[in-house]
Amino acid sequence: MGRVKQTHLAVLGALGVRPMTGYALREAFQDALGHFWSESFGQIYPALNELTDAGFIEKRPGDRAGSSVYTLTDSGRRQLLDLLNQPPTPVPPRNGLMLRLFFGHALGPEACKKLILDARETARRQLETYAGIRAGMAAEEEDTEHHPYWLLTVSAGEHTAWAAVAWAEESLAALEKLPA
Amino acid sequence: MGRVKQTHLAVLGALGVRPMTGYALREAFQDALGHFWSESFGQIYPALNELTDAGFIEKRPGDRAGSSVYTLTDSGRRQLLDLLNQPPTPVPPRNGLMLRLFFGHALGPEACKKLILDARETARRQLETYAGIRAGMAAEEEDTEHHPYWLLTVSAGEHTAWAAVAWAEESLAALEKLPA
DNA sequence: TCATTCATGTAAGTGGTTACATGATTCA
DNA sequence: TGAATCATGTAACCACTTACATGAATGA
Repeated sequence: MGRVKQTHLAVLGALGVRPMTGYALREAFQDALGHFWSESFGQIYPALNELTDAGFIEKRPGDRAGSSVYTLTDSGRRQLLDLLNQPPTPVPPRNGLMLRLFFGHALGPEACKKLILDARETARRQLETYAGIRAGMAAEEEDTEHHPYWLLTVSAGEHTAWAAVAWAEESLAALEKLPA
Repeated sequence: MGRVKQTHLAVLGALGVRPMTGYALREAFQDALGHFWSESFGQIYPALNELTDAGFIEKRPGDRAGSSVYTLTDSGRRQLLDLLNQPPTPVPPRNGLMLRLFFGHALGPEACKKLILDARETARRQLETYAGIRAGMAAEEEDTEHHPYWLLTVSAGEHTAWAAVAWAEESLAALEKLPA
């Protein structure tokens, strides 16, 4: 029912930071938001047309032939604020790792250990990329008003990854003690 | 492309624990797996028919008129093991809270604080339900071979929730210090 | 008897991915 | 000149939710 079009929110928000082409929009999602948000071309381009029709963004010719840069209009800025203020729509959880562990008795302890080791490895690699993002933000980027908010999201990712590592250690130890 | 039908895996796994009706299956998902998995009737009933056609489960009349209890067949047990051993399919992330915080400059610090307070409250309530699940498992339920694996998933939920609370505290403090 | 729970299913719609098609521009 | 990148879009498909329709059994 009157569900918020999350893609519209994401696109308006990104264009609020700076005007962009659809292509650049997707790169921005992957780079800056990649660890907690995703959009594909199949979503972005239709959304850009819908938002243009609605008058929330304006399409202007870009540097290259055929490319278009989109900018927020005043009504778009109002719409963005409106969408931002709506409560986040809860996503039904679908955690394939947990599903497999829940059926761990059928899967067997060794396969479970392997799954957990993989999860720990993934979390560790995430911590590295977060460190990279922090370093990048501290160094090259000039201090913007977005800075403190972006750090909040990076910090959330770090906390989650730390928790995953700690859980993995504990769980491996627990499986080790399991009577065969 | 040859994607694993996650619903099939979930249904086979649950029926491997004990034979059930479609209705009971859904309750089991909500109760035991609710915090990391979800299935709706619109998924479960078609899946049950598909799995029956494939010979992975068997349909037998249940206690009530018109009801059916489904049981794993031998080939179903093999199929379950096969699906369990396939790597979890990564879910594209879609975190509405993080999206809003990323655009926190547009949203404003007060609204951000409220979002974080809500997130902390949610995490705290989750911790309570996990404590309840632990208590329930320790007390009424007899010790099954599934027990240690189920604890793994509860523990994962707890770690994640603790991390969310810690992150929320930090983030609230950070927003407090923000120059207006 | 009447509300609630148990039980099975379908239809419509949504939100999303993937693959495909096309072509300009840049740079080695 | 040719590969990689920039750029826009569509079509097909998929998984999933929600709402709807139906009805038996239970229990207050």
